[in-house]
Amino acid sequence: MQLSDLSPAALAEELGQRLKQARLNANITQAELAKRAGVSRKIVLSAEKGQVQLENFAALLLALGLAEQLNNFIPKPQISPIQLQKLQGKKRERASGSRAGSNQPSDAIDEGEPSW
Amino acid sequence: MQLSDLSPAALAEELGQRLKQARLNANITQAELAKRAGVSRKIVLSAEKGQVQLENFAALLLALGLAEQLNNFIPKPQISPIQLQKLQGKKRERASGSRAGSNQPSDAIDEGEPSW
DNA sequence: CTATAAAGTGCAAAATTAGGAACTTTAATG
DNA sequence: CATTAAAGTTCCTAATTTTGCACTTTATAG
Repeated sequence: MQLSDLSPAALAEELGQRLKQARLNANITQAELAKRAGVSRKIVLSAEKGQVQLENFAALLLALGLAEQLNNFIPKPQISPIQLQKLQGKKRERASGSRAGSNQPSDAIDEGEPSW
Repeated sequence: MQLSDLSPAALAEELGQRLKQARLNANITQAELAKRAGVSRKIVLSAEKGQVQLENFAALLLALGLAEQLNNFIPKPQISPIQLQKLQGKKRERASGSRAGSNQPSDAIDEGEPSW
């Protein structure tokens, strides 16, 4: 399955289902997970449907011992090579563009080689 | 850095920062990302601080072409070996426990080998 | 098959987030 | 160093989420 083909809602839902499976694999109840994560049971319930604040989702991942895996997904942001050449000393804090007229913020996301 | 040492809020914040770095690497503005993701600019702003609904975070990942990476983080939930032996045909939908007294939902998360 | 604990629903109140526009601050191009 | 667009802030309102409790449904151990 291609996660990138899903709608935002469907993607969030998929993440919720994976969280649920992880809980079941650990064989703990929603109530127990809620207690460990320091959130209400309702949060667990709706998180498993993908409807949850990122912070609460994070709390659940931590409680399940899954937090470290996040490094694989959004790896600690290295600075892109293109920028590396540009930046002299300081790191970029804003998106740029040519200055004329107004803007062409890099029209399409650079597919192909990961930008970092 | 150990993600697992962070508080839920700090972890969410870290994810937000990584999202931001990914946007900067793609060199697109918050406004442009918002447009592409179909969300308001405020969502981008607060998402980069880690305060955002999972669904909106998902929308931003999709817009940045990062969705596929999610497979690395919460891998498609395989069924744990322990369960594989138990389940005959159907897959588990609830956490269990011994039946006596009340409950001992697997006291500690099984560290060591990943449960799947 | 039965008993029972886990999971899911409903409701009202409280809290937080999101929308949108206007405005301020600041990075960084030229 | 000046200009200007990106990023961040503020304010008010609308929408959504979160809580907590009670209750219903359902998976599953025995």
